[in-house]
Amino acid sequence: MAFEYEFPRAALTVDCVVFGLDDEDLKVMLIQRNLPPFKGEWALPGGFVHVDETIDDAARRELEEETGLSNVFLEQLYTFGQLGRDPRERVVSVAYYALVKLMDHSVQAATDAADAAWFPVMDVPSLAFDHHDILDMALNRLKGKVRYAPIGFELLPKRFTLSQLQHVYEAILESELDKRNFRRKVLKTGLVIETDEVQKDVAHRAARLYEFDADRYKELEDTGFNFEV
Amino acid sequence: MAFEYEFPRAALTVDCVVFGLDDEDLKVMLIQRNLPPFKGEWALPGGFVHVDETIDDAARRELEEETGLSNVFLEQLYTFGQLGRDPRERVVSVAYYALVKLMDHSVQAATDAADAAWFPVMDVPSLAFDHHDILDMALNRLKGKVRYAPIGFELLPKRFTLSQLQHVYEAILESELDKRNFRRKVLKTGLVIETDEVQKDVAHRAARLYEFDADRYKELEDTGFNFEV
DNA sequence: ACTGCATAGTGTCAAACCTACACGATGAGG
DNA sequence: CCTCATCGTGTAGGTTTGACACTATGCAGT
Repeated sequence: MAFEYEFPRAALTVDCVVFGLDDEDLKVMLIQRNLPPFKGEWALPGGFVHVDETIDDAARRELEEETGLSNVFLEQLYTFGQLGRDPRERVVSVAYYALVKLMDHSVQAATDAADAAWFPVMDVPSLAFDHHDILDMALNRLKGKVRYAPIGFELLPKRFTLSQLQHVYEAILESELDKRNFRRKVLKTGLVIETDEVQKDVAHRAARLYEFDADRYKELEDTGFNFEV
Repeated sequence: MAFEYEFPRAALTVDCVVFGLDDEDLKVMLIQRNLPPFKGEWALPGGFVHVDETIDDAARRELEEETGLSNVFLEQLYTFGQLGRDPRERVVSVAYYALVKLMDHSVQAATDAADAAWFPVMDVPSLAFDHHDILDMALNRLKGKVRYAPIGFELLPKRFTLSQLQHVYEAILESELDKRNFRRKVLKTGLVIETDEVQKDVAHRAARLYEFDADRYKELEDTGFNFEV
């Protein structure tokens, strides 16, 4: 008997929780399904994993196909394998979460989605499948991870002000932070570089722009260093 | 066309990284495969996910079948989907890690394993498939998680001495901790309860036994509390 | 009974860190 | 030149950390 007939098999999908930040609100991107099941309902972008691609590749491909986003921070979240989570048959889904930079990508709906749009994470519509569970888990992961890994930067453009960075943390952690204490801690990490540029086109005193020092972080990472804020 | 023929499918397995603590050393349980591929080599316990069970159930079932362990702490780790990780065909594996209490389970090899044994994590033999990657990831997860979640207790019997607990942390973190500082921090969490019992059958002054207060931890957990050591 | 041995159990000090808190500086726009 | 919005800065008190060494207990062996 050939190997390929011995194994039980399952349909495998990927789903992506895509976070973005828009006027101080944390948003998540959803697509409106235009195929059954759950036709017309909102859902996380995602789809089936092809047999000749890794699951990471599948997540990137689906994200690009369904929303036009590419080159984003993307990390595996958790694998959801409850029975009955898809009404058609047994489907196991590997969930990912993505962070995209401040609305410099406008989104576009694609083939199997009728529409794609950003929703405030605190006010999402009811979702298809078990996508609410996935979203909850992604939010928790994000809250946890932002405290010890420098991923807040992924939601901002390359150059940003310290106030913008603070708003990222406040949006994710859902709490207000003290400006002076926040700046002190961030600067003490030594991982943000002051540039000689300032904000433009603001109707008040312009803030200095900073950059995240990704190279330096990579060096420190292996030495057990933790980025804590 | 019936639904079940529309989906691409993948063989799905689970693999478990089982940690235990034995005379101050962190150990991992491995089984010796008695079927190809990698027949005769050491591997993580695991196997195929049935179509009518959740992946969590599959992990528990495989663990019990291959090693006789049940009722252990078990948590999903990561899903490995590289192409070619199984020489036979495309197989995606959902990895779990487990923590078992101080050798109160002796292990037994079962049907599709020739043997099961504990190895010091710092000195494992070469492993089948990509199991070395999985083990590395499990170790990193364990190191990270032990610092903010009370999982060290899962490696100890219900009642334990503070020195034993300290050895757990030292084994996982691979570093020595100061006795007085460690005790101060652990007791300050308020999550270990002093019992009126002491060690028995030791050839020196007997240490007081403590218990982890799981109920109290569950209460605090939702309030954003963190167990830090 | 006494001694040796192994481990248990305990306190202090200095340095670092955290939190709370308020105001002058800047620059655009009218 | 005034107003407005936001930028950027320091301090003091309380808390936490990390480094550090000795006495207490109880079994085992003589």
